[in-house]
Amino acid sequence: MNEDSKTELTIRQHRGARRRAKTRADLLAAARKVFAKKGYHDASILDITEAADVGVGTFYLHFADKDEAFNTLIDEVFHILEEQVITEVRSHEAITLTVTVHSIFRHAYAQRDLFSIALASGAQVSRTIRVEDTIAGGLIRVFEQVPQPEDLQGYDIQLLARLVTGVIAQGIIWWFDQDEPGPEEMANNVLALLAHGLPASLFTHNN
Amino acid sequence: MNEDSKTELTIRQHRGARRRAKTRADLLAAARKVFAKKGYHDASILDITEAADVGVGTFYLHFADKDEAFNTLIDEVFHILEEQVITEVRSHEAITLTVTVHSIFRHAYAQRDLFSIALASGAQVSRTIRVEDTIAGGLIRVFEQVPQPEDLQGYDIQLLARLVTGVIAQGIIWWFDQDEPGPEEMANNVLALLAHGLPASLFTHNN
Amino acid sequence: MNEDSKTELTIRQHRGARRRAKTRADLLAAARKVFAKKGYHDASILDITEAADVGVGTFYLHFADKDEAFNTLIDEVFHILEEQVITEVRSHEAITLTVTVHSIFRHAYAQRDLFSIALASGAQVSRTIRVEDTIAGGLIRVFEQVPQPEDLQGYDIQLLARLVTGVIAQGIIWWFDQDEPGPEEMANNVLALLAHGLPASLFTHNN
Amino acid sequence: MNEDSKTELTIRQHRGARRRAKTRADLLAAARKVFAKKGYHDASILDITEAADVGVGTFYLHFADKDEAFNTLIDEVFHILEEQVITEVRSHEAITLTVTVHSIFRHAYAQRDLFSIALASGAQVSRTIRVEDTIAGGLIRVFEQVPQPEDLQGYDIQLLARLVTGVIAQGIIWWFDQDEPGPEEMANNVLALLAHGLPASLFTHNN
DNA sequence: AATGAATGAGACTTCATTCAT
DNA sequence: GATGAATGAAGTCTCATTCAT
Repeated sequence: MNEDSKTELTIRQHRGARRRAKTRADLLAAARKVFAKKGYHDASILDITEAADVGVGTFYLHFADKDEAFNTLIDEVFHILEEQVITEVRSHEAITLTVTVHSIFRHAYAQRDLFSIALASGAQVSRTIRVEDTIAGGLIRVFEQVPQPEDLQGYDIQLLARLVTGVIAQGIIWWFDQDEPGPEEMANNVLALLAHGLPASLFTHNN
Repeated sequence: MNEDSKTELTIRQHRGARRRAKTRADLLAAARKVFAKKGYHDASILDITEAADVGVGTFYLHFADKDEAFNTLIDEVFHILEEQVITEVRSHEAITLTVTVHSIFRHAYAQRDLFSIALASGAQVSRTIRVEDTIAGGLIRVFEQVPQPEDLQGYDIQLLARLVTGVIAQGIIWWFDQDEPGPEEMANNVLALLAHGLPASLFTHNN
Repeated sequence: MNEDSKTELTIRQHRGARRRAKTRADLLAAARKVFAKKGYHDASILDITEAADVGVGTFYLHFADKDEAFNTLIDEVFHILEEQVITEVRSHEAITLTVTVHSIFRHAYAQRDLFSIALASGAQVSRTIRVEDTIAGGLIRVFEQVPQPEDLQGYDIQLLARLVTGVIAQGIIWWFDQDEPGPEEMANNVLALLAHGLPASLFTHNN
Repeated sequence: MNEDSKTELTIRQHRGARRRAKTRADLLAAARKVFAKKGYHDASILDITEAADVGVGTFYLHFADKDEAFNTLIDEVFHILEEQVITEVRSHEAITLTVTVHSIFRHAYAQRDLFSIALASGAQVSRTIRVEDTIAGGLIRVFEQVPQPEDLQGYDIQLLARLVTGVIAQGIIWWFDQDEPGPEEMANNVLALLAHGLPASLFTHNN
């Protein structure tokens, strides 16, 4: 084998790899569209491959099954969320809930098609790392860096993180049906609730 | 037809009706077990009828399809929840969140198999009144009876109810995997969060 | 057993027998209505028993299965047809096709709901004596009584009877969709065709 | 993509298409056999796919349901019949019933398995263009070209065509059970009846 | 690597028939 | 004799997955 053919081989492999990557990206984009439109269960492989304009068989060259495609999609979006939130939070002097929550909603809003489907279908998909776990995990990290740890004494951190996750998730699910309010206002609503709680009069007698 | 045969007929009908009611109850109990174990989508009619120890066809004598059985189940539990919560809340001098939340968790804990499945599968079932809607609706009623309405000025009541629902739902979903803490402690955790919010230090700089 | 109870028994049996006969008649009337409306295959036992306002099980006290009910219905109508045609034909001086065909159409028109369904579904029902057989049989009897048997020499009587049956059957099927023309005119049309055939010019060149 | 791979692609497509076409043809042949043997209603999809030696699902790759397969079959045969009869009739100097009837029987005999089933099951299949309609339509066209239209005055052409169709159909149904007589003799029998009618003595008194 | 025809397990649903009351 | 709840065989149809090309 001479230099030339080696080079050619490399190029050919590159071409193949590029093409492969392109097909995979097409499939993921199509999957996202289809999942968002039909929900996890009603989306068929055929729906996805048709949307991606590839043959049915091609799907299986890239994903083992529907679960894997879905999880890949979710993971991808989540890694981006994590990275972005981490970057954004680091650019501030301190990791605060305020910054974190704003960052989460900003990102989630941009990707609300996938997020709402992930939150709605999560429990249906066997192997999925539940979306809530990721959010809860991020919150726990914030909680652990609280300047006065004694403030959280008496709280079950795990449970607390979950409950807060519930508020955030519900905010995202809200966008399932409507686009208003936008991410900043949504974050403000959530933060107001989380910071001060509800009016005391809701908890006590009224006479 | 004489009196005797009339009586006999009545008894006969009663017997038939009783048998029918029993079968229906068996089916609902089986459906509940199966849905809780497999989730809505992976539960098949055959799973349910086998668990109920009746023939496949019998299912269709009582329900039009899987959806109807699921909805019946959910509706049933929800009507009981609503009634119970309303009764319990009324027995107190005032409708407060404290009482409401305790009542919800107490009931939901007792029925946690169904509740977690309802919260997890809700979006999958076409006609279902989403569980969250019911909870949010109840909360709105509480909000509207707040003694000082000015306390809630500036809040979007609908959204607020949803966010609070998120906390409560997440508390119930927590029981999907574990039984601890029990309903009273769970309610206390949730109420603490809702009453005072999180420590201020989580929202501010730490220098 | 004394005379009285014997008498009572007889009466009771009579009552039972009468009731039984009534139920059976109800079922047959219902079956006729349902078959006419839905056709043989789409008619279900439940359809019939509901129309007859009896329990499903009752059907099986009177008929072995759907086939038997259908055949009974057909047979009944046919025996009446046969009897009526025979009586009517006998009242004339000679058995002629003219009289026979008129008689058939008159009777078939009165029962056209059943006849059309019998002619349309006949082949679907396994054991059915095909309606056409009955008609053809009647025709053969007429043919055999022809005053100058030599007139029919060279004909395959069986086949001929069948072909003529085809014309008659088609006349009855015509009433499947419409009620016009009535039986007498229909008979005249058929007889015209059978008596003289079609215009010769249809069979020959036209130059 | 270079010339070579284009060619290859073409071949590949051709291969796939050829396989597909073969499977479809197998299915139609099997359907024909099964329908002829069991009748429309008693033929199941499984019967057909087993006869065609393909998987159940394959059936649905080619036909939406049983109806569509049946109609396809009927349509196919009918188009061939129509074309063939038209061609054959045109090759003669004039369109006469003689030629038409011979042509119909010749073709119907060759396809008698399908024809008898089509004539027997026609009314059972929802969307089917009833076979009789096609025959009657053809006859009407012949009638309309009769050289002396006054010959048909006083006839209801529609009804007449139907009645004649009845004769022809009955001739074809005759072959349901037996193969004799062949098409030419059958046509002669039918034409004899249609040309001259039955002996006058059948219609009149015998003294 | 891509294709798409074929596969068949499995889910749903209907309905003739039985049988305890 | 009448009833109707229950049965389950049998049929329809879908769709994830395979594999020859």
